[in-house]
Amino acid sequence: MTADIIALAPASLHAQVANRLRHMVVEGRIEPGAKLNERELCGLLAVSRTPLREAIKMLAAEGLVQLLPNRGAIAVALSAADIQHTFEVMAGIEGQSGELAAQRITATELREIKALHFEMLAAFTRADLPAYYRLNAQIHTAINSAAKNPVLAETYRQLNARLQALRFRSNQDGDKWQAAVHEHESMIDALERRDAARLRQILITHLEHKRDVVMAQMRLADGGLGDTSAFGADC
Amino acid sequence: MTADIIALAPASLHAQVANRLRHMVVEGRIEPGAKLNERELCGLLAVSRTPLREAIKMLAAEGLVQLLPNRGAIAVALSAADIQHTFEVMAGIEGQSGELAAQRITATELREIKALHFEMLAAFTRADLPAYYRLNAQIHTAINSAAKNPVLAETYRQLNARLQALRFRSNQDGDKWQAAVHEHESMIDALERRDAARLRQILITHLEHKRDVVMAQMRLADGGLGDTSAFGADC
DNA sequence: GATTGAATTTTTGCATACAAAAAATCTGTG
DNA sequence: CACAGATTTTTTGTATGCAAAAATTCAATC
Repeated sequence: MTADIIALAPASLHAQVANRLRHMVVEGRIEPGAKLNERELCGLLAVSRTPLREAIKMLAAEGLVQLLPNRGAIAVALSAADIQHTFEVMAGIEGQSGELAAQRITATELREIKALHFEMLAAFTRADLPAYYRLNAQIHTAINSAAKNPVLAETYRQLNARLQALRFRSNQDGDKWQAAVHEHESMIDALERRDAARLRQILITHLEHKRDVVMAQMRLADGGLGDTSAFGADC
Repeated sequence: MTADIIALAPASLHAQVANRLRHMVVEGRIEPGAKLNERELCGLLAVSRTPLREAIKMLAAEGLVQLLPNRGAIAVALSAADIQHTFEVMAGIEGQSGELAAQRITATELREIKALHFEMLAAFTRADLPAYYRLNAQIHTAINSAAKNPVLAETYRQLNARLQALRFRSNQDGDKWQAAVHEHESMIDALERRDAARLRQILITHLEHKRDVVMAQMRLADGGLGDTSAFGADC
């Protein structure tokens, strides 16, 4: 995600491992609920157990993996309730992010978001789902960035990572997809008018719809994800 | 904070160390910006470096310490901008928390909050600052708890820990203190009426005032805390 | 054939050992 | 006396080793 800003300080091994592991969990290369075998990962990442374990502890603090005492760690597997709760918080965060972005966005930032929006329309028109999701994520990140609050952005990133780890990005309903694109048009409009209250409301609604889609897909996929809370206790 | 719920699973060493270290940073026993010397902490906590380092990595992911490559870790030292940003996010979180709490609070929970409020009034009347702060924190945590969203509560806890680590809790202005108590009375009132929108607004305003107090104290204390961003990079 | 229990293997958790980097000390020179 | 450079010491980062816990395998019994 964040490239090395300072090339002078080569990231420590544990930091590199944390980044790679994080990607593996978020991108679904390690499936939700799957066990993180230390020996296996050591071989795969070509490091010893010490930095690997340190990285796992960091992901645990981020809520991306769950530590099971004397039984290692598993990739986060959110229950239905966890997902609802996470979306509820995300709605608040994104709403605030939009509110602030509408107040603080620069002309340059707005132009870039509009460009991304057109690229996303292209992906939508081609029904190119991977490209659509990538651009969608970029737009939301850009709005966050325009809010000019790194703490808010980091909080967003952390919650979003957990939701992305669900990997519920495939085939959504056509109408819902169309509606989501429409909501995005309203976002651009609200940003252009610097209408903070409206953008806030659009983003909250947008996230509620996304939650509904995810919950529906979860019910379809099965109820097999279990209902163990993979998050909540303070480590 | 959280006592052992399951006595059967004795917390791993790294988890215990993380808890103790977290308290030390939040309670100010390790001052903001102070270095975390591994050898020293190993002696103090009577553990080897492995679990200690794992605990430090967890606190880093929580944003309570900052990792300096090849130079260990220091307790978080927020810049003025960091504090502003954190308060901005906290306002959103607390506002939402209040909004949800007003909708979801039970009669029992409300009674307990009212009781805590009276205890706080007692502490205020006695000008017993430590007791006041403890009860104040308890009330805010109780509101959070009444919102019935563990993800929101955890997000609150994590951000609040960073602010508490500032240790700006001493001697606030008398008028401001009185005003804060007043705001608390309004909170109770809004909760009783289940007025979500109003509680939300009260909490946001409350936090803005708190921010002003903290920023004023920071300016008084000196500008010596430096302006290094102790948070923001990923990991 | 299923099931329970013991032995084995694997895996995790923690401590220690070693190497590299940073900090501190010492020394010599201007 | 200040200061730059070299040397020592300390500290961090990573790898490895050992013990305890969990998982697995295997065998014996019902």
